[in-house]
Amino acid sequence: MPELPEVETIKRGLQGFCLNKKIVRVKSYCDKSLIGPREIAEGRTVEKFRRFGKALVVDLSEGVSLMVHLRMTGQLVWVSSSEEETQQEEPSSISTSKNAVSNVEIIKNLIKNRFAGGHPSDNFTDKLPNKQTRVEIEFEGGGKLFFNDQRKFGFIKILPTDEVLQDKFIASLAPEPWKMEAEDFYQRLQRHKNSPIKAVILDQKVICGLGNIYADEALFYAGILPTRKAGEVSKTEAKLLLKGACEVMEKSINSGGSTMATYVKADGTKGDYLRLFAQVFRREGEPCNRCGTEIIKTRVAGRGTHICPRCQK
DNA sequence: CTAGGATCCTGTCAGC
DNA sequence: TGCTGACAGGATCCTA
Repeated sequence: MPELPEVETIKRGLQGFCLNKKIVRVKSYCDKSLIGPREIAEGRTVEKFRRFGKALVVDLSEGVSLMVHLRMTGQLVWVSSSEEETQQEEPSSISTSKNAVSNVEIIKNLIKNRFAGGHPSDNFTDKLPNKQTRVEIEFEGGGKLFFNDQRKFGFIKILPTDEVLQDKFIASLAPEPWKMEAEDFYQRLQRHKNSPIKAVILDQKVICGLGNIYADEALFYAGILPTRKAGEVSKTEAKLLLKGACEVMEKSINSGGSTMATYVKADGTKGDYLRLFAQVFRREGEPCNRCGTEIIKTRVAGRGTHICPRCQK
């Protein structure tokens, strides 16, 4: 799920909460979610955050690093120590009007003491750890960082800092769109000329950062049908597509991660930033904002795909 | 090397 | 109600 803008938003948010804090304990609830020896992270201090595409790297003191990949359903939730003293009630019935007011207060308090990012779900306001908690990192002073992941595709890997760049995923990543020349991008597309353009731009070795949302949004921006063969995308179109990738992701980062969470509105119901942002993603059946034609959902490269059949050629 | 499909895992939802 | 299959904001592995 979480694509580059969400990971960037998490990076920025977590920096504010746990930079210079000391890890006292790393607890694993699921063997496959925590890779590497947890002991070498305990007692180390958080010194720096780095992001490589959709991967987040937390550098600790004495040459140890954590590499986090959220994959489809991962999320990171920081819970500050002040919440632990006050957190008692669970906001379980926010949809019932009777309790709406008090529950809004509870949720507001929770949010004040939390920072959450990644796959949006109720876990953001749930009591933690919960059933989906895979790793729990406790800091000196009581703050905690929870790694939750429904499908267990994501992971936290503990490794020496000097081995981060040799990690297979990180080593093979292509540049981010804003660091790539249009000509280079075009040449990369040509290397996969018989694949649908959408499949190619989802390949992190071709261009990094895009996932299913921003791929659809960038293709809409450039007016390109996702089913087109990459080899048949012209230089001009490639340039526009690269620009679209930059625009949609930058816009998302600047608004705090368009897909960050469901947020709680004043009436206790939930809103979704994605809906304010997306032109096509999950808008099937709704009119295109540009031409009014109905957005349709199809399947391309094994992924749900949203297009405006009129704006995209 | 590329291309396409299966696969990892849990949860939810539509359809019967 | 219970069952079944499809699908899900990702990436890798296997096969041809």
